[in-house]
Formats: sequence, structure tokens, C-alpha cells
Amino acid sequence: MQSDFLSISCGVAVESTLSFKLQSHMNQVRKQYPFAQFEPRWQQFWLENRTFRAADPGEPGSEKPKYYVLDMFPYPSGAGLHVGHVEGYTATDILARYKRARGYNVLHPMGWDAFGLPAEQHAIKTGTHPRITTKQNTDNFTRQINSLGFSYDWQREVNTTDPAYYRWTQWIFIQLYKRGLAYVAESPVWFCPALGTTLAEEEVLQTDDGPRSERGDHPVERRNLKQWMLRITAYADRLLKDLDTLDWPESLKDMQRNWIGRSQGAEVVFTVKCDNPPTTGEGEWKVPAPDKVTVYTTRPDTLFGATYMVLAPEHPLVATITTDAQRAEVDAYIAASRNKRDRERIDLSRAKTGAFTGAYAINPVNGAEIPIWIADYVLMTYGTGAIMAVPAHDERDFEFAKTYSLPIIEVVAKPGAGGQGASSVASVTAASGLAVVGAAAAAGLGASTAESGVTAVTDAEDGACFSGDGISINSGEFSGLPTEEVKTRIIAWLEERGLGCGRVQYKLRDWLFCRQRYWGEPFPLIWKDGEHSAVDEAELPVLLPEMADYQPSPDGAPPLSKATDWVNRGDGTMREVNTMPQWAGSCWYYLRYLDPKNPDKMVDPAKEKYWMGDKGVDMYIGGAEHAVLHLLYARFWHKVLFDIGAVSTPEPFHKLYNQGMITGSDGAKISKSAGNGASPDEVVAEYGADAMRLYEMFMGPLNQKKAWNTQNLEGPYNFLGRIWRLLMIENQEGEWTLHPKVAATADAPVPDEMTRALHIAIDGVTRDIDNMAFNTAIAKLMSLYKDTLSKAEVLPRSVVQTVLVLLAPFAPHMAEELWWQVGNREAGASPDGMTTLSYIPWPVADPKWLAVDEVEMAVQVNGKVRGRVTVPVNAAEPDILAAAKAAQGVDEWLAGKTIRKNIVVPKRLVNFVVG
RNA sequence: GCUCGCGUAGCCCAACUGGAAGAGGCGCCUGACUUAGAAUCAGGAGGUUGAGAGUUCGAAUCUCUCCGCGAGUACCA
Repeated sequence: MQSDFLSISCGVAVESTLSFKLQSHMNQVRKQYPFAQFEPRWQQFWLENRTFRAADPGEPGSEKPKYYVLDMFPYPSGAGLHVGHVEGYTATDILARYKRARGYNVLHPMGWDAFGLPAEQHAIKTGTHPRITTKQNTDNFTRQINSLGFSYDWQREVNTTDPAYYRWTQWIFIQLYKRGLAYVAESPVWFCPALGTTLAEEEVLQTDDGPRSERGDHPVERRNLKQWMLRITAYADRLLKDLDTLDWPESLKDMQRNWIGRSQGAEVVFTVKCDNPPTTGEGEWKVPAPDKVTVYTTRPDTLFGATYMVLAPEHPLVATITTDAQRAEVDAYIAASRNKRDRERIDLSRAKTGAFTGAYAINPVNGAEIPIWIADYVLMTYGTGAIMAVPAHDERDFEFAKTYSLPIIEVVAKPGAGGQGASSVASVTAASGLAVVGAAAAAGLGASTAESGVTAVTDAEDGACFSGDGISINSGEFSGLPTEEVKTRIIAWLEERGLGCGRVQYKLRDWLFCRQRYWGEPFPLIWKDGEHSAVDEAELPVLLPEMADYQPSPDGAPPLSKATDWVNRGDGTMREVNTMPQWAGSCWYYLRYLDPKNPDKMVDPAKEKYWMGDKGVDMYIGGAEHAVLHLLYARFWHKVLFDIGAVSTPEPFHKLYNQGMITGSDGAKISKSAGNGASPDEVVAEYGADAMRLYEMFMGPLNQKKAWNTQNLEGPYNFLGRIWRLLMIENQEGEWTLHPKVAATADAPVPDEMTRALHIAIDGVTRDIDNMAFNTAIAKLMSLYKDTLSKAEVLPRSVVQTVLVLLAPFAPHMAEELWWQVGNREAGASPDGMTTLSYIPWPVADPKWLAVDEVEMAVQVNGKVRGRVTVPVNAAEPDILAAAKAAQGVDEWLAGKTIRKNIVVPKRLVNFVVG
């Protein structure tokens, strides 16, 4: 029953009757220590004394080395702080407090990513202005964050919706615009009817139910719209290359590499042979018949194996090359494929479909005529929208060729496959050669591959298709050479003749950078006669106009278009009415923290140089869900700012760490409807902030997914209670005072074994924090308590204070309170003489206490432990072996055996291998 | 389908990177304190490291093949 109540207590939605029972139960649970009294007291102390203020260059404290530890700032939602926020913020807080104690000038700021859809949707529903909602939410987040004792420098708070902030977002946009990195284009873009706005590629997820919005999970569709784009592709190569310089999780770098999707290949020009040129029907040329079509391929080495060509259905040449005979079929296919898109469904079966245009292309390397098809497995948005199909060496082409009985020619032999395949190919080539292909192609659809004889040289019958590297065959002068070499040679061959060239291609698309919403940064742009220009920088910020009605227009026009006084500037120019996407403000907020109130500059160069140093942010912690969104966008903006000299590092975030997601008790994502979550407010009320922080760090490795379990929370909570009761004692009135065994023996000598245990703990905790292994650091503190502190008759103050400094990053309130209770007071600092331990130097483990004289080693015979032996730590190998042979239990296993090999692992074990 | 990560005690997790399977916590059991329970304190039990092969004197750790869970990605030529 008890655990039921506890788990219910953490649910977001609690029914009133249960909630009542819960209360009565909770009241019975005795608080292990009076956290409700001292936690708020220290939070107030820190705020009032600006304990965590970071020193800007020139100020006292700035002579220390800097350490910039950053959280991904939150979107202040109405739901309030989430246990996932607490996880990341606790981790950075531990580092911030640890680094302060280690003598660093620590920058640890917090702010609000406050533009965005939820506030606007709430506004549409309730009529409350997003600004009001945002203020309420940031107030609530601030309260919750402070209730957890995070050591932010609140003097540096930023808010993306503050005109003094977004003025500089607009300024950066103008710099992009001036450099030609922002442009308007009409293209097929993602549109979300439910959200009433376009979305970037990165904001659309491909799901089993078709493409859907990353935010809100609504269906999205392709529409041809005129939109503002940012030319992030111009930075594709640098964004890719500089990943190598970053200390990020390899998996995250892979995701960015994958998204950027660099591939190296070639463009090849094919000549179109159109025996039956298209006409308008009155016998006139519709357009001049095209005579060239360019394809992109990453496998130019397989050019001899191209047996047909495929254009995307949207390819502009389709209309002009299609023969009259094929026109009906082609038009029907185009219509069907467009319809397929509109059905917002992904075809999981991947059945390949297409239509023959009636036209042929001529392969530049061998003059073979190959049929030109259209198929929706070729995308207009990648490469040239046209491919040469090599069914023998490409899975997709292979499937398509099988479906439509197109010829398949093998031109790459598997390495090490032996001479059999190669020779059979060679003989067929010699006998029939490419002429067979031409004949098959000319025969068109009707030609069966069996009749053509081509399949004899392929693996088609066993359903195989070899897409790896190998040795070229059947490829004229290139036969016999390995794939890589053939690629180079064929590209050179094509380039010499003007028939193609090497080319690098990226998957990354330009960034769709405008939204048809109200609650976002207005663009600093004006229009006149269809021409756009940037406003003068002196006009910034371009303020969001006050509006009574921020409903989207039924015709799809952005809400700002209704603010006519704002749109029409009176001089014949009109303002741009789109707004920027939410990512804009988060692209550079880490820079504004450095100089948050500067009215004249985005950031003062001296401050930027000091805080960003050589490598930028020293530690950035957040979830992996932003891998190809925020983290890619911010790197792009930062590089542009670097290019214009506004920042001094090529990358913004040198070290990045991904926190693992905290799921509900059922392992599923925490949601209100599932009721599987925990609310930080409730946990803090019941167990206190220190216990919540300690538990979230104790759950497991920071970078792994973990399930919330309130029962497990009681472990760290009990530990804090034990530490408290170790030093404090409760009288009959329920007041806590310092325990006599601490107070009476302040100057007591420290037993060697206690000193040793303390130094082992210092060493272990320090290394664990440096390795972000907070769970094991906490376990080491628990061991120190259990094995040493709890057993001590007297607790020397020096030991207690060291323990409190070690505890402080994890449980800062209790550490501060006990620090004060054991007598660290300062007259005048506060009415009670409160003084912080935040800047007390971190203890250093003395190696002499870590050293041991003797070690116990395991003695194995043939890998099985048969005894143990204690030897001096620096014993020589012969001595160890002698002792090991004599060890009890070992001798009998060695009796009468020949030792063939001795293995000695210093300080660990001895293994005798006997025959 | 492809890529990557993870499987250790009933549960959450350690294991110095190839060297005695166990640091810590939850739960469970025993004892102390209690009229009794709760809380607290002291102690204890608990194992084929997902399965199978391989490398090695020695494998939780390295290699391969499966199984299970999770994340990313999805016709990118």
C-alpha cells in the first residue's frame, strides 16, 4: 500500500480522493531532517548576496581561469519544470560549484527561450496576450529553479522575447542578409495545417503515419510556397569538418554528419535521343527538344552498367521528352505520384513504380542507348533529379529493373569471388557485348530479360545485387581495376571530354527560416515594388506590434499582415509579415549571457574573448533531441559571426554532454495522461531539494536513460538524513543542535585510518566529478559515511568540514547549513552570521594516504583461484612467486605438476599455468 | 531495412578498460530499540554477467552469430 501511495504522489494527475489520502499518509512520514527550514533560508542568502555572480574581465575574480558551464535554456511552458530539466540543471550545477571550489571564475547563467507556438496557441484560446502568459511561466520556472538551489548568476538572465534581446537577433539576421545568406525562394516546403505555418526539414519527422511535425505531432504536407531561407548549405563543408575538433559524443557527431550527408561522386551528361519529338498537337514544337540530361552518381565506376535512366516525376525535362505514345501513361503516373504525397503516407513496402517516357539517352562511355523512365524513387530535391540506373549494383535500381524487366549488366566483381563469375561475364561480353543491351532497350518493355541473355551474367536469379566495392569488369579499358581507381579514372575521362565532372553533394538543405505566426521575432525587412531590403540598423529593434487579434488569417496570411498600421510604413514601403522560427533566439543566447545588458553591441569584444577563450563554452549539457536542430543552427550562426569578426572562436560549444532521458516509472515518456511522472514541486515539498538533486544524480550514469522511481529516491534521502543526524541532535522540543561528539572535540587529533578513508574519498569523488560519474561519486560519499564516519567516537572538525565541501556540489543546502552549524560564522555577513562555503577550496588528496604497504593478491592455478597471499606492495616478482607457491591451498594444486608459465599482475594476482 | 547504444543479484546500478563478479541504493530476511508498529541502528542472504561460439594463462570487458530493449534515420543515387 505504501508504495502505491508514493507512486501516486508522483503522478501529475492525482484524483482528489487519492490526493486526500495521500496527504494524510504523507503527514505521517517524519521528515528525516528539517530541510523545509534551511533550504529556503540558503536560497535567499545566495540570491541576496549574489553569491554566484561571475566576474567580468577587469573585475576582481577575473584573474582566475574562466569556466563557462551552460544549460540548454528552457522553453517556459505552462506545465512548469520537468524532472528532465532538473537532471541537466543539477549536473551543470554540480560542475559549477565544483569548479568554483577549484578556483575558477565560473559563468553559469540561465534564461528563457520564450518565443514559440504554445504561448500563441494559448493566447488564441483564452485571449491572454502571449507576453502575459510568458511572464507567468518564467516567474514560475524561476521559482522552481531557485527552489532547487541552482547556482545561477541571475544578473545575466536573458529572455528571447525581450526587445532588448531580439534587437540583436534581428541584427544578426541583417548580417546574414547582407552576406547573401538569407533569400526568398518559392519551393516545395513543409506546411503544417494544424500549426498554421511552414516548418524546416529538421522539424519534420517521418513516422509510420507519414510526415508529422516534431512539435505537437501534427500531420504536415508539401506545398509550393515563397519563403525566407537561410543558406546553411554554404557552410555545409565547414559544419562537417569542424565536427572533428569538438569534444562531443561520437553518436551525436554522427547524427550531424549523417544529416549533412556529404557524398562524393560525379555528374555525367547523357545525350537525349528523341525519335518522336513532342508537339503541341498542332504540329508545332512546344519547346525545343532538350538534347542533354545530367545525372548525379556516387558510382561513376559503374557507368558501363547503366541500363536505363530515371528522372524524378517533377523533373522539368519530363514534359518535353515524353513521346506522344507514352504521354498518357506518363501523365497518369505523375498525377498518381503527386496524389501519393498528398495522402501523407509513407509507402513502407517500397514497391518501385514508374513509367517509360519513350525517349532514350546515350551513354557517353559506350554509346549505348538506354530508355528514360520516370519514377518517384528518384527525388527532384537531391542531386540533379535524374539518375543513371545500374541495377546490378544498386538495390533500388535492381528492384525497379526486376519489376519492369529491364536489363541488368554486372560491371563490378566481388573481391575474392574467384575467377568464375568474372570469366563468365567476360565471355558473354565478348560474345554479345553491349549490342545486346542496346537491342534489349530498343525492344522496350516487351523484351524479356531471359531472351536478351543478359541475365546470364548476373546474380539476378538469386535475388542478389552487389553494391560494394570490387574489381571492374565488362567496362572497356577500365576493366580489371579496383572501384576507387575506376571512379577517379572515369571522372578524368569524362572531364577531358566535357561529358561530366566530379562533384560533392550534400543532403543538407537550406534552412526554411520563416513562420506564419505572431509570437516570434519580426524580420527587420521591408518590401517595395516586390524588392526587399533590410531596415537601417538604427531602426532596431523592429518591435512586434500590439494586436488584439493574433488569429491566423483564413487565407493563410500571417497574423502580422493584419496590423496594417505597422505593416505600412507610410513611405510606400511595407514590412515583412512573417516572423522568425523559435530557433532564432537560441542560436546565439550563450553569447548574450556574456554581456546581457549591452545596449550598443551584441556582446563586448573583450568580454567575448575572456569568456569564450580558445574553445568557447567549456561544458554544454542538454538532451540529444536537438542534434540536428539547435546544435546545427547555432553552429551555423556562430560561424557566420566568426566570419564577420563578431566572435573569436570558430565553434561555440567545445564540449557537449547529453543527459539521458528520464522516463516515467513505466519506462515510457513522462506525460500527464499516463500519470507516470513526478512533479519537482511535490518532490521538493516531500523530500527537499537536496534529496531530489541527489537522487537524480544517483539514478545512474548521466548520459543514460533512466526510469523515475520514488522508492529509490529514499536511498539518497536516507543518506542525507544520516549525515544530518551524524552532526546534529534533536532535543525534546524538536530543536536540532550540534552533536556533542562534534562540538566537544573540535581540535581532536584525527586517527590515521580516518585520514586515510577521507583521502581515498577525496581522490575518488574528485575523479568521478571530472569524469561526470556523479552516481559513483555519491556512492563513495555513502561508503565514507558507512565505513568510517558512522563508526567514529569523535568527529574532528577538520574532517567534518572537508566532508561538507565534498558534499556541497551535490547537496548544497545541507552542506551550507552544517558548515554554519559547526561554527563557520562571520559577523555582519547576515543577521545569523551566515557565510557561504561556495568558495572554500576543494580538498586535495595526499598521495601518501592513498599509498598502501601491503596488498593481497589472488593466486590462481590454471585460471582458478586456489588461494591468496599478502605481500609488500613493491615486492619483486620472484618473491611474489615464492610466496604464492607457498600459499595455503595452492601447494596441493601444484604438487607433482610442472609449472609451464608464471603470470604476475602487480597488485592483482598470480596465475600458475601447469601442464 | 540501415546505423548506433544498452542487457551484471527480485529491482536501480559499480567493477581501476583483459586480472579474485560487487562499491552504493531500493526491496527482502535476522537481531537491537519499542506494549506493538513506523522510523532508526546493527548484521545477513541473494549470481550460469541475455544465449552460443571464438581469441587468451585468464573474458562482464575483445571478435563473430543470434535474442531482447532503446534511440536515430528512412528510396539522398
